[in-house]
Amino acid sequence: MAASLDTVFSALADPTRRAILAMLLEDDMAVTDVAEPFEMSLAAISKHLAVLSNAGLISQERRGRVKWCKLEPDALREASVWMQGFGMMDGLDLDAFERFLDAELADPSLLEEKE
Amino acid sequence: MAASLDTVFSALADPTRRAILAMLLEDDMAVTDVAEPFEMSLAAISKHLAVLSNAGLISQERRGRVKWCKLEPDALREASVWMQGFGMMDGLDLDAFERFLDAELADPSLLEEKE
DNA sequence: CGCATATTCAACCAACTGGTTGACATTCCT
DNA sequence: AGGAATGTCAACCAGTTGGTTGAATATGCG
Repeated sequence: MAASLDTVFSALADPTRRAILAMLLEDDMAVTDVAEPFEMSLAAISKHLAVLSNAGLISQERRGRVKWCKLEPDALREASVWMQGFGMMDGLDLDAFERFLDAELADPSLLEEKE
Repeated sequence: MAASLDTVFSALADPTRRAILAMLLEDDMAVTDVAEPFEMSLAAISKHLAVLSNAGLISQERRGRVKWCKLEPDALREASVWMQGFGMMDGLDLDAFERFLDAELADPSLLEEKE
């Protein structure tokens, strides 16, 4: 898991993958369960998970038939630090973070995210 | 500039574009001067700048012959907040989040000096 | 005016992405 | 053993990306 800034940012640049990460924030999940809310094939989700895993953003552990997916938030650290360098967090943006948390926890199905 | 998470993260997922942003951290620059350190055509840099502009990460203002590029760090805000949501969800510890941010900001590696 | 400078546009290309489908390998359950 | 469930693999496809080159468009200068 080299997890360069390239791979991390590009993994994050897809709404399906960000939704998957948000789901894994709640709990570890099996691949099939991850795929369930999405209207695409299991193979497509499997590829998305491979991208996330390659970026180090999740880990996968096979147990019997089932492959469990676990969020690895540490992989966001380097990217986060890079972004902090631009100075926009000077005011400690706790308000925005709190709003984010409320929205995230109240509505875990932010799957309907659209542009 | 709509600047969705998609466009912001995908704009950041390229080392040339991240390098351009870092350069603009120092000062506003003309397109030709942005292109100078890179070993690729001016047209390629022009495209990269269009991507950054479309993501809202820079603004461009034409003055005479010269188009000036200016960093717009606010565009990173939404993405940064999104990322902050990971890693400190256990117990929703806002104090921990604050300490985390302090630590990030104190990290010398991101203070190459600004402005 | 005529030329250099600054930047974009258009066409093209190879490589990558995100999706599909069908076949395949494992593992669990009777 | 047989069958369903869990995932991945391979081939394929359309669309996007990141780069090139050469022409085009302004703009400034003498």
